[in-house]
Amino acid sequence: MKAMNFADFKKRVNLSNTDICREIFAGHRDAIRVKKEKTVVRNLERIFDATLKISNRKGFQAMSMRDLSKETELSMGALYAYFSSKEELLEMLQMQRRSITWRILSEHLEAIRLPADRLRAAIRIHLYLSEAMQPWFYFAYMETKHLSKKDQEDAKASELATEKIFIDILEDGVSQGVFRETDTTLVAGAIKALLQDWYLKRWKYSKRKISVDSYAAFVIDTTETYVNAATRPH
Amino acid sequence: MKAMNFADFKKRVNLSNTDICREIFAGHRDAIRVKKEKTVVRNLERIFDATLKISNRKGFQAMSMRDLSKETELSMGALYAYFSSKEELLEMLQMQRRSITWRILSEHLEAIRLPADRLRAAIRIHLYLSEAMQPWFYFAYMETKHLSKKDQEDAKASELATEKIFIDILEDGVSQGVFRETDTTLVAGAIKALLQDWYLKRWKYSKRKISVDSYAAFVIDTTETYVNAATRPH
DNA sequence: GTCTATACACAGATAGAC
DNA sequence: GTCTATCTGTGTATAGAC
Repeated sequence: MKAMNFADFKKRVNLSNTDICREIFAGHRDAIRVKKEKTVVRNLERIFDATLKISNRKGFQAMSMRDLSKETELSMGALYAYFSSKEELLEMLQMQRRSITWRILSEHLEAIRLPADRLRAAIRIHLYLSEAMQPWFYFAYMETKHLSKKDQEDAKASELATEKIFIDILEDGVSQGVFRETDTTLVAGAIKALLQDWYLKRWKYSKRKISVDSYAAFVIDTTETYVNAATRPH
Repeated sequence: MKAMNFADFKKRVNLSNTDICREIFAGHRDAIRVKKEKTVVRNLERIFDATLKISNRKGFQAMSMRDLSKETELSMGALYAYFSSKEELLEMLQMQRRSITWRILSEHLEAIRLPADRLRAAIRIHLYLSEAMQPWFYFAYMETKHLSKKDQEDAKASELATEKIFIDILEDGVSQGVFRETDTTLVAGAIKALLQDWYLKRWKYSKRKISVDSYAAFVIDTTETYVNAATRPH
């Protein structure tokens, strides 16, 4: 089976901002004062684009509602028809990113059985998704501390849940004898760290002209080298 | 040679907050209005401790000068005797962390010649330093975007400079034939990502009761496994 | 050196016209 | 649905007493 690349991924997955906003509208129908879907989707798209753009430059806390109003070309009054407070806007963005991530990962991994295949697929999908939604992932990572205490706990739980996917794959592989015995928790954490580096240090990787496909190949290569290595004698 | 552990590192390096503050005083004698060293050092210590504590919980931008005044038990007026603006306080913290990092890394690597030894030492020192100054490292990472544009460039340059240390070690190793040929830039980036994960996700590693020494061993192990692996046939 | 009191800009949020 | 105008709290920073 030829490995999926980023172009394939984008074709397979619907991740236009319009689709995302339609999904958010469905989930927040009662919280949003405006009722006409077409209007809501158009404006939510502006609002999220602008929020991500401004926040990823100078921070969500430092972005004022007046900044957001100017960038979206909507008045302050209009903005508050879509969320009841700045904090709620933050939660909408965080929540949406989390639920999309979970859905896409589950969908794509469901059909894959062999641990070696699952490991490669999980790395690729996570990486490609974070590439397709880079501003969302960067934002979610950097703005966790501005969430309420409860939502911070949710964010950590979600982080551990995606890490658990990798742990489970690794453990399956070990128990089936296709991977050698390693500290699967540490290995899973290391994979996550490498995946996160891609969207946190985008500036570095673009400057070096490293494509997401070649980075995927690198992460897979390092991981496989480690879990397949012959145990060395002391 | 027995490998240095974290306890050894702490013994070898003077990194009490008092020492750090004395160093800052030396570098900012003219910017600080108060002149008695003992007073300055005592208060700077409070100020930095409090800033790191509050900012690492809710963000530097979200920390008000009134918060800082309460936590340090210094009045607003007194605080402004030590820096001329909130932004300057941020720069002092960033700058200090950078210069300490650079100094410690250089000092400790100077005497080590063999690439394999240098690689292990660079990983250990970086990791141990970030452990000894965890709040500083976390702060520096998370608050880069609140710096002025120029200082943001400096921060990126410094990030690339420490990465260059690893690149150079790896290249030396390759040209001396002790490491196999790899993409040294990617490998160096991966090492950095793993090192950063340690201070960015401290909550995770403490929950799992992973010590800094065992994490050091893990990072060294994965790296060496990769750079020593026999090239696989296609 | 440190304090209290205060200046004044700007934040988030809403009321009510259209 | 969207706007303008405005309320009220809080932000950074400083002046001047002690």
